[in-house]
This record gives sequence, C-alpha cells and structure tokens, in this order.
Amino acid sequence: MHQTIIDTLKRNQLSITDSRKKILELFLHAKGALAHFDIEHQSGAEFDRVTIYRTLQTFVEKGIIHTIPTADNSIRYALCKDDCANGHHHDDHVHFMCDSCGTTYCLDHVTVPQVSLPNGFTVTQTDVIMSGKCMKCV
Amino acid sequence: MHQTIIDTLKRNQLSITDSRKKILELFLHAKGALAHFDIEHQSGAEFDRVTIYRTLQTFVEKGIIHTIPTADNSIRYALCKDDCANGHHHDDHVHFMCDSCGTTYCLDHVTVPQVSLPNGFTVTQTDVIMSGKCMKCV
DNA sequence: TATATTTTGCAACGCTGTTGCATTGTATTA
DNA sequence: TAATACAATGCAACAGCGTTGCAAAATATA
Repeated sequence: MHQTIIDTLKRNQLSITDSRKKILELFLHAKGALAHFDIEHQSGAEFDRVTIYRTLQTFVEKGIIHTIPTADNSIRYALCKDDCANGHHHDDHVHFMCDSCGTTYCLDHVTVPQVSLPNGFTVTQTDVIMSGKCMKCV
Repeated sequence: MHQTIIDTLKRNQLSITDSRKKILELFLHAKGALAHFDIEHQSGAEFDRVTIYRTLQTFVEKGIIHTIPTADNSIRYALCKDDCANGHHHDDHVHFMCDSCGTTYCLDHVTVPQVSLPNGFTVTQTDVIMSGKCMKCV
C-alpha cells in the first residue's frame, strides 16, 4: 500500500513529501469523496491549510483526483481510476450524495446517459449529481 | 410586467418591499441564472448584501426560484416555471453553463434521463449540469 | 391613524480559498 | 556523501461568500 503511494507520486513526477503521502493515503482509505475540511481534520492538523489546498490542486492537475460539484457549495475530491490521467473529462460516471450521512460516492459503473441539446450548444462535460439515501442510511 | 411582480409576491404571501420587487424583476429580465454577485451589482448597490441573501432564501423557500449547483462552486439561482411551487424537486430539466460567457441556462425542454442506481440507493433529486459552448459563443 | 409584525441595515463573525515571501525539505550532480 | 539547484512548506495577510443578532425602519392589519 505504502509502495503504491510512492509509485503514484513518482509516476506523476511529483516529489515525495509528507503531506502528499498522507493526503494520498487518506484518499486511498476513504470510502467516498473528501472535502478540504475532511482532509484538514483527518490529517490531524499536521499540515497547513495552504499546503492542503496546494496539494489538492496539484493532484487535480496530474489527474490523480477529480473534483465533484455539489449542491452544498463545497468542492469535493475523489480518486480517479488508474488510467484516467490526461485529457480525460470524467464524463463517465455519476456522483451520489447522501442526504443523511453526507457521504459522496463515485458510482463508477453507472454511465452518464446521452442528453441531446438544442442546436448550437456544444458539450464538453456532463456532471450528474444525484442525492437521496445511500445503502447504509435507508 | 410590474403587476406580475406584485402578483407573484402576493400569491406567495410575501409582503411587498423594494428589494423583493427589484430582485424579482432582475430574474424576470435575466436570460440565464443569476448568482448573488450578479444581483448585488445589477441592483446598483441599492440593497445590503444581507438583504439579498435573505431575499434569495425566501424566494427559494417559496419555490419562486431554485438553486443550480455549478462546477465553479458558486450558487446560482433561476426562476421556476409558474407551477413548480411546493414539493417540486426540479428533477425535470438540465442546466447548461457556457465556458466562454459564463451564462447559465435552464434547458426546460430537455428532460433528465433516468439513471438506474445500485441496490439500496434511493434518489430524491437528480441534477444534470453540462458545460461547453452555448449557441452565442460557438 | 395607531399597533403589531416583518423586513432591513449594520456590525461582527466564521469558513473557504488565494497570494507573496522567507524558510525548509527534496532531488540532482559530482 | 556533500554541495548545489530546485520545489514544497508554513506563515501572514487578504478577499469573497454566507450567516447571525440586534436595533431601526418599513409594511401590513384593524
């Protein structure tokens, strides 16, 4: 597991630092998506807020994680699948946010249906955000 | 037009105030969705920020406007269609945000496709947010 | 018009996210 | 391994969004 983390960082030409290792580890153990808030608390106040923001930015740029728009106006991040690095728009899965426990899931195996738009509109990205109760909170 | 505004407020049992009239008017003239920022500027610094926030909240509660989650983490609001007041989850249309001009459209006539979820998940709301170029920016 | 009720504006606050800069840590080369 | 170049971190400060409490002003009611 620990080797996976270092490999991932190296593969993306990132230098190995404590914060990057720790934050990547949090994502690997997380069941759903994480917000900055979650990381700040789960990392035990070990790193500066700014470092966390910058690490998240770096991970997004490298395609290690991706952002999820949410209705509650807070950016959430989730791990990308292995081979989704460059040029990938993440058009391919649905996000689900539980109203009860707040957990955000990436439903990787549910594909986003095609939506036909009026003439003149060109689509580069489609996000589907569903909310309701997850399997644990029914 | 002015009468429409007052009617709408009365129909929703809201007292007629300057800010409510002005903000509702802005929505009626707006082509797309509005963010708090837009309203604050378009109303010409006439009202306090707090008043705008509270007015928007009130309008959302009454079902006059609805919120749109966006990828850039800023809440946007758009007018609801006439009869979409209570209990309506706004499952029925797609939102489109133009990467060039930033305009957010409610595509009322494009219906949200059904997405089947894994067992145990219950859906109460589905938001589809598409981005790309709108008809004016192609 | 007088009274009760809402709404507004102000001040203050907390949270999110960003930037600049000095310091520290990591990678690289000999 | 040590010296150097480079990148990441922490700190301080800042801007923006959104909320709350309370007194003043506006609206509705009778």
